[in-house]
Amino acid sequence: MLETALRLFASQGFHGTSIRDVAKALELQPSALYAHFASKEHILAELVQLGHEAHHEALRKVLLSAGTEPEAQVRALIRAHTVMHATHPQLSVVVNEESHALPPELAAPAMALRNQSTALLLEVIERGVAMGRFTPPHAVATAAAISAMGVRLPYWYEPAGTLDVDTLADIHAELALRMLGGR
Amino acid sequence: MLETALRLFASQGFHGTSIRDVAKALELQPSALYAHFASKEHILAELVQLGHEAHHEALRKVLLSAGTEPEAQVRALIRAHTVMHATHPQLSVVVNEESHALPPELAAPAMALRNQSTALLLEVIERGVAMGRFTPPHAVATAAAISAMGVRLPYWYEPAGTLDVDTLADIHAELALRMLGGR
DNA sequence: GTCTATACCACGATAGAC
DNA sequence: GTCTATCGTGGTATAGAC
Repeated sequence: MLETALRLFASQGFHGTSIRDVAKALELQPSALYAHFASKEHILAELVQLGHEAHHEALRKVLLSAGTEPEAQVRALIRAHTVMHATHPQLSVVVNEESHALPPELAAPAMALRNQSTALLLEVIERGVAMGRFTPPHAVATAAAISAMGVRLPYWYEPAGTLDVDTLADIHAELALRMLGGR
Repeated sequence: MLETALRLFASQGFHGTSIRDVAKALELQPSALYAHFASKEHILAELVQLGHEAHHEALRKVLLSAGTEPEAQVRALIRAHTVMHATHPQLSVVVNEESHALPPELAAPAMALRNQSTALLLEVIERGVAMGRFTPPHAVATAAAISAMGVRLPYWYEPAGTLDVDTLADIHAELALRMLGGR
């Protein structure tokens, strides 16, 4: 049911999807949904939270086994970031486009996770700069540019095409290191 | 009036903004809007079209005075792309997030322009590759990554902060050339 | 947990006077 | 080109039976 809502929110947007749409896709009556969620906003909040948790967990996990070299850490983070967005494009789209439809109190936990994920990359970059391994023109703008590669994936990348996810992740890691002036 | 609709569409989304919202912001009655536009969708279509035209025109114009060197051409395209997104963040957001709320026939002209703009960058890159000046890991993915830097700007960049638009444009041009392996 | 039925409201859009 | 008034529809959500 979260999956159904996700599919609809991703293709028509949160405000463009009605409770009736979700119910119809599930072959239920609209009222049946309220046994599972307090409101339409709570469905979105759940999706946004799950998306941020999965993303943050993935980044945290790969960083643990990435060793201490800044280059390897960047490569691990960017590979995970890219794989996440390439394999869960609908969740990525909803998280990035519809989060702002939530009232602040429902979005707050997810926003906190987002800030932590952003900080994870920035800290690795700044450590690399301090070690003299990276020479980005601007740490914050470069971190944003690196992150943007993944976030924009759902808008052009076709997993069924000639470029498989693993190769794409390598390409993004390579591009990130080039931006940083690493290696 | 387009400006008012743009402001509301950017902050609440197309489906999240009602005709009544727009009318109230203009201190008009809802019915008064229909003297100017046939429907709510036509307001969005106009904004989407204007946004794509301004973007495409900007790219075309700078390319004319960028000379024949691929590096200079990339620099010119990326600078224009970045300046556009940094100085018109609301238009960029609406164009990129709400275009899909339009029926295909209303969105078609803008989509055609978008494809042309995408092709502009890709052609410069592929020419640079053919000349042996660029060595991107993957031309299409690298073009997408370069474009993504600009598209994501409205979500983090604050023109009022310490980083001015002109410096940012230079940073993005530098990052693009690094990704391409140019110079 | 799902149903039928419905309350109540906001939606986009139109009619017709001025 | 803006107004008042309103039409018809579809929105979120609830009540209460099973």
